[in-house]
Amino acid sequence: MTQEALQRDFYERNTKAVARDLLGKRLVRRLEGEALEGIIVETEAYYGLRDPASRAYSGVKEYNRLMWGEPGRVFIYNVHRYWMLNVVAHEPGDVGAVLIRALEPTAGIDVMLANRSVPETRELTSGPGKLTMALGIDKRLHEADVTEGGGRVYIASEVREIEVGTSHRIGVTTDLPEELRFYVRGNPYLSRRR
DNA sequence: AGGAAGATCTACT
DNA sequence: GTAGATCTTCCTA
Repeated sequence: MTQEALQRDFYERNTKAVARDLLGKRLVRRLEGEALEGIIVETEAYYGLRDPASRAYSGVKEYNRLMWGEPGRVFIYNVHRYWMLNVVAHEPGDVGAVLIRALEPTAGIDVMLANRSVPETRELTSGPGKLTMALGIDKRLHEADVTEGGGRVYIASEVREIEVGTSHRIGVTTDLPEELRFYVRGNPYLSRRR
């Protein structure tokens, strides 16, 4: 079993490349001594001032300043009544973050079921708001470092054969011309099938 | 201080 | 497929 967390240099690359490469990796959330885990199966890349759909589009604010900061940090923000889990990722001097949109649960499923009011494992983490609820993730994890294995959240490498699909980002009002959503083809835990 | 927007989810038809 | 719930943050006054 690969226990080591992906290191800083993994996140210090073009946001789009990091979003694609996070597919198939294992997200680990430590909560009250228990490890809740899932394979990342859907992500989206968000840039800075050139991306109208990005939280960084209108400039630095207190809540979004981490998008300018150190890659590998957790960036949390709110939509409706849900928390969105992002990992800061960009080349040196750039701005950007990757939204984790869906997971395939692999450990701690009983706890996840208790955190959600749905009976279907399929519905547990198949959306950005759903997965933060299932994993007990909220604003308190803002700024956490995912490169620290054994921390409250980290991401570990994993050996898994996957086929990557792309599409436009979901739910954004003004998208960029390029496709910035990445997903594992055929995976049952996606927020959308394609 | 108040209103509006939003990278959503659930339930219902 | 569509409506409504609901909460954090921002913008204007």
